Amino acid sequence: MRKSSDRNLFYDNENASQNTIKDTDVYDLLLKIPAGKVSTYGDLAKALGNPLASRQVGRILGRNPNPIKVPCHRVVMSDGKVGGYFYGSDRKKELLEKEGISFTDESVNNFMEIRIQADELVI
DNA sequence: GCCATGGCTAGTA
DNA sequence: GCCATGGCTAGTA
Repeated sequence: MRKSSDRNLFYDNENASQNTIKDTDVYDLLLKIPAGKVSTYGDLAKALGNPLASRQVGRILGRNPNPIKVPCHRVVMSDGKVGGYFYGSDRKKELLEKEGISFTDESVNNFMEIRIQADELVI
């Protein structure tokens, strides 16, 4: 649905905003992030053709189907902060640290180096 | 309305 | 910190 604030968009692609994101697409993409790397909610959204839908991606990960098979913990915020996790962000950090990622405070170290961006995720 | 986000702006140090 | 985004969900009628 188009809103009055849409005039603020940089791009004006009629198709972009009617592309709803499917849970299964998100989970498929997650499998492309190897241990030791991270991606962001926005990158996933962008890779799925809906760059503004980062928040939906978060919600989809939130009602996590299968925390064991699906590496939700490898998705962080666009500024390198940990972001949310069903079992709490401390648990999320632990999992990432186990994969070789370190933090200062709530932020991933060497974010630029280990981040997988949207174009690397596109199928 | 809510939300596991994002990005921009003001304004501090 | 503020506000825009977009789709889902709870819960009313």
